[in-house]
Amino acid sequence: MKNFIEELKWRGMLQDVIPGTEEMLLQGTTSGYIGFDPTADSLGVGNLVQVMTLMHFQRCGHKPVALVGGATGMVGDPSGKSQERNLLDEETLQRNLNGQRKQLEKFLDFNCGENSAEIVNNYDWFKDFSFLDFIRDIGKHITVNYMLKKDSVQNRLDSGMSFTEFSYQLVQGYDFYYLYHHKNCKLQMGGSDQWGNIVTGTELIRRKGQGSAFALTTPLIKKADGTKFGKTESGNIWLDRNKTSPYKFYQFWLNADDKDVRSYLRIFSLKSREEIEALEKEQETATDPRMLQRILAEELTERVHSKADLEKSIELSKILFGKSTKDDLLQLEEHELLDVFDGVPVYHVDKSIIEQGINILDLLAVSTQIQASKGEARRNIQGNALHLNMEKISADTLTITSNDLLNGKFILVRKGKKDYFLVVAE
RNA sequence: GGGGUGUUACCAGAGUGGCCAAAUGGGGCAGACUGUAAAUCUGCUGGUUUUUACCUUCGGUGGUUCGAAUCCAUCACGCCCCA
Repeated sequence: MKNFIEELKWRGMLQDVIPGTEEMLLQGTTSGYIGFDPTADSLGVGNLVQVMTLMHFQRCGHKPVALVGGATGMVGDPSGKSQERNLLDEETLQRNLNGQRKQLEKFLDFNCGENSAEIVNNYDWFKDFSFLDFIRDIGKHITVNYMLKKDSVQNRLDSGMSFTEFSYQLVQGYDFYYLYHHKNCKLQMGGSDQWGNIVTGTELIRRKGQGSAFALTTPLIKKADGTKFGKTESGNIWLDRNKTSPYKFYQFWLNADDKDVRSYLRIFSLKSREEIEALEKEQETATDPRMLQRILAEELTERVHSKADLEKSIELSKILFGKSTKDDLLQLEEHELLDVFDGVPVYHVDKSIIEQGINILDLLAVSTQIQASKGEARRNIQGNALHLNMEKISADTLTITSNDLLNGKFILVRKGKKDYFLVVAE
């Protein structure tokens, strides 16, 4: 039995832990769970920390249980929220649950005997639990005084909080109680913001059932520059390929700050301590300044998406950031081109205007909105910022004709170093 | 209710009759450098067939003037002081 707590410690993934947890875990295979809040139809890289916690847990020989919050999602967790939340409608909730469940299934092993993973939905045990029964059987054991002390409640005392959100911790607490008794689940894990909710559960188990349950939390991931982890200027990084393409996902990790990459590697990589420490040492003398980012990006893109997606992302990165030429573009088949530039803004123009020949300024600012005005387009051309099919546009008098079309219908425009636009002539 | 003061471009903030598409700073975009980084340096940052040109823009409306962001009237909004 591998020491799970020890594992979390060296990975920098342990914030709080209830005394005795380590000893309990070392005694044998234990069930532990983490809850996922169905606020979106996909998990983001922020949730990936919890997914990793479950994976490490399973790899230490324990049984991971992922709980999707069909019931808690209907109530709304007030933790970290400064305002009352809007309730999700039934349909959205269902879609979110399904999306998250599908993703969770990718990461855990559901067929490895005793410690096979399991996914549960708390709606299953709440749907037939009447309000009266709940406040009688569960509510009786926890005092309002106790609940009021929680930060998640305190922070909202001035701005207001509905009874619904106030009762959230009790609903989540009951989850733990239920799993403790029905699945022999002795441990709840989660992000440090969940500590309050989690201990309400252990408290309930202690008071109502005289049992002893354990808990631990992982620290919030901090970025060196103080901004929130898991977001870029263009928004959240999702695990769903339709919301964040594998290429963008790969780029997200590749662009991790030097100051952050070591801690990320420890959290998100499944490599052993020895391997990671060796890599960290190697980095100090490596010729590739972003070796660690590359290793991290590769491991995660392959795990979250696939080997093929990873290879495509590397290839695409080379075309977009390497010194590729027009010839490289001409090598690409239509479907490869579309694939490589998947996610790049596309503008459709009528093919006839290209066949007649069109001035570059008109193409950029009139036929498409790649540039806001001809003046801007002209300035950018003078500033060497615009490229057509990987070749610099040197004069604003340039005329575009059918000869400039890739595969007879595409024109690739690049602004600056990394902004691409695809013009499709049909 | 009385008195004062302000409203300028993405934001902050100069400009108080022509030399104003409007100083400066921040932000943004781009170039050089670099590691698809940080820092630094440079250029651009209202529109128009490149322009010592024209058009639109300084809270709204109307006026004075050859000419107004700038002066006058009025309306709207903001801030401050006295009741």
